[in-house]
Amino acid sequence: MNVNVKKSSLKYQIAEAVRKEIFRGVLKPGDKVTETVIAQKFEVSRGPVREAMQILVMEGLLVSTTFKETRVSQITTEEVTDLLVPMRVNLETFALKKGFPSWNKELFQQFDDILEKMRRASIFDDLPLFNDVDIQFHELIVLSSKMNNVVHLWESILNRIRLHFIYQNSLSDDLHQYTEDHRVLLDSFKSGDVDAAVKQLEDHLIKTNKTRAELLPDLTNTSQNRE
Amino acid sequence: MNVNVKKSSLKYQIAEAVRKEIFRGVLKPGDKVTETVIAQKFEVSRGPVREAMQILVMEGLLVSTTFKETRVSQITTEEVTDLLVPMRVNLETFALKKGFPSWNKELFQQFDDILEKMRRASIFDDLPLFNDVDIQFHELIVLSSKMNNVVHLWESILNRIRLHFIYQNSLSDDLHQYTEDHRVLLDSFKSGDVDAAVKQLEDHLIKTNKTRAELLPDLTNTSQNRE
DNA sequence: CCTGAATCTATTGTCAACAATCTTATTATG
DNA sequence: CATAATAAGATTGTTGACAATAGATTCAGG
Repeated sequence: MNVNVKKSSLKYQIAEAVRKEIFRGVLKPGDKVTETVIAQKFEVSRGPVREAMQILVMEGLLVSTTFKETRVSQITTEEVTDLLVPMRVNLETFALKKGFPSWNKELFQQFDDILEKMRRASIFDDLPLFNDVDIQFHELIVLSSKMNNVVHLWESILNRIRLHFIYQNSLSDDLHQYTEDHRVLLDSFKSGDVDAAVKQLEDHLIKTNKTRAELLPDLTNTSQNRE
Repeated sequence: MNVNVKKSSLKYQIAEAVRKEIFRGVLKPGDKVTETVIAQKFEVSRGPVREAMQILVMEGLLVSTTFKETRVSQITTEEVTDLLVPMRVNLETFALKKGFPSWNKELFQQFDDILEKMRRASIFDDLPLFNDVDIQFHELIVLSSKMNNVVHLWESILNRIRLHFIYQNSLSDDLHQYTEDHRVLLDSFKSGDVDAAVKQLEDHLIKTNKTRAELLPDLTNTSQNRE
């Protein structure tokens, strides 16, 4: 997932590990995250842990209070549907436009592979896997732009969206339809018409956003603070 | 400017100080930024400096290479006009919609004050000051949303836009016109019609973006690396 | 029993020393 | 002279100890 897992450099490894714990639900919104605890868990000093947590704060996954504590963020439905998703649309369509000219056989093969994984996940009704693959599909678009800033911004935005939707498996109903959507999308990519592809991607993202928004009334407080 | 300048906590103070050096042009795109140097300059240890620099990396102002160096970012014109500005539009219109209902006499007074400062800056043809005031105007919109995440995202996006435009005083030509644009914008705010206000803000931002884009052909390498 | 001051505890903030890594300069070798 | 091994220098990465702060607890005085 993350571009930043360079060799060595504990901060990136730790950031990634904590991210995973958040997305696996080990750490829930509102939960306290303590430097010392993380440091002991990974058997490192607090230095790299602090830097990792700073990264996650900037990504919007953690909220920290000076001299007090830091907790996993609570993202509101409103923020996701009204702000984060529109920004995501901007980012992905921009990346698509930039990357499209350089797309080749290999890349389309990767798309095909992802789609196949998605199909399988939908058959087995494996929601966590399906979500992962879904993200891989869109990540591939973003990566193809080869613009680091775009990738970073996208990750930051998507992390928040993801954190929010983990606690509402809103598209579990119709994984098949959702897979089909991606197949149509991929077909339009293969057509070679950039504008059509961009339009299709935009529609796809907006449609998903709408579907989800309709499904959830307003579940703000997803979890309680546990100590 | 920054919301995070809480009492104490060196990392925020240092981040802000370095930010200022970047925006004042003391540190130019491509310039090397060394932990030890910053630490000595502010007479602190490297710990807080590292964390401050991590913040700036996440904000897109610095780029760091593991075990090697970190430098001030080079932002491309394309990135600004095609990506960052559209994202800015999203953020500000969203903030406007959220904040608008709570706008009161005091807030409008603040807008008036800012506009007056802007008018004066335009008369004295003080471009740095004008830019500052311009930012204050838009920041006020964003702050009025009272949503921290929105504020943070906006700052991060705007910092990059700002870094790019520092080295091309593209709107120096017509500060008066630009001031007038803001007056019109403020008037539409005062009308009380949210949708009209949003539309006006959108047009304003897009217009500025277009004007600027036309003025600059493609000046990518703004400065050289100095050691 | 209440209230506020003093104390204790958990946690984050800061520091200075040491380790690891990359780059560049130097030297040995054919 | 070219080139590969090696050493030196600059810079970032990591660590453990100590300081500062906020919140909870205890306890004295009314």
